Amino acid sequence: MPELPEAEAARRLVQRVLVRRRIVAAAAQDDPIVFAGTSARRVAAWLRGRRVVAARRKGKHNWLELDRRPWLAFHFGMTGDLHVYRRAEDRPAFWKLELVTDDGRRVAFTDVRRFGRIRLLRDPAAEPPISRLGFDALAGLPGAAELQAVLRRRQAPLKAVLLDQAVFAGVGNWIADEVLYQAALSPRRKAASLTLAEVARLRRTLHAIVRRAVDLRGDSDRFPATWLFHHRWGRNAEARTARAERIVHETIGGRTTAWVPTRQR
DNA sequence: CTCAGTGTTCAGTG
DNA sequence: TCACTGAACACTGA
Repeated sequence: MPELPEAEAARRLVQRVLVRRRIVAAAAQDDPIVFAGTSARRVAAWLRGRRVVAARRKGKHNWLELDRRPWLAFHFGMTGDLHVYRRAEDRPAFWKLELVTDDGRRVAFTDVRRFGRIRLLRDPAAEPPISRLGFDALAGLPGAAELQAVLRRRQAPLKAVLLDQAVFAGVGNWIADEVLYQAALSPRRKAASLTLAEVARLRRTLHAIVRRAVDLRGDSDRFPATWLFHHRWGRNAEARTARAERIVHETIGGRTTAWVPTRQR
């Protein structure tokens, strides 16, 4: 479940369970795709004995500061997740990495589809992929004027630019659609065409949606009933918003986009 | 059997 | 070089 709200929920979980703890054991499942640029063996060996100093996040990326470098960085891809438990026999299916703390907790990274990544990096914030990220959608959005200056250079559809992690770090497919719906902007608009007032509306709406979703710990069942989120799934022609507006599904910016042409201009 | 999917990267094109 | 588009990646479930 990985957009910014889930990544932030994971950061808080790690903050609570791992920070200030020592890792007394680590196991990793061999997987050359998920363990990018390293290996399961090397990661497990490195983590054993380390103390966790801090839990950081930017966009959809998380990393752990350790008492020695390199540090541990991870990304959830499409299906990555974290699990916390106490008993070894509760180790979840599709686990890639499991840490055991000095107070007996176990934390596992799982990933069914293997688009997630686990890396060892000397300085995660200063190295790709994290160094390539743009404004964090929760904590780093600039003012409307600066944002407009960035968007002015982009001829792509607004939907595609919202998904560009080098501009809006942490925005994924449903957040992009939700923002465009609530800000009443068409996903097809060229990003460069937005007026300052429209950029201000986009910015304010994005921030409000991300903050609300983070406050709800990414628990989508509790998202406000007025959100497009509850009605956008499945490309069915009958789909309507809570206000009974017709929802259409089209591929824009290379992704399925749910939007309401009668409302979004 | 086919297709879509809460993500990212890379090759090809202009 | 840059911006943009579409395919590819791996796997599950409808």
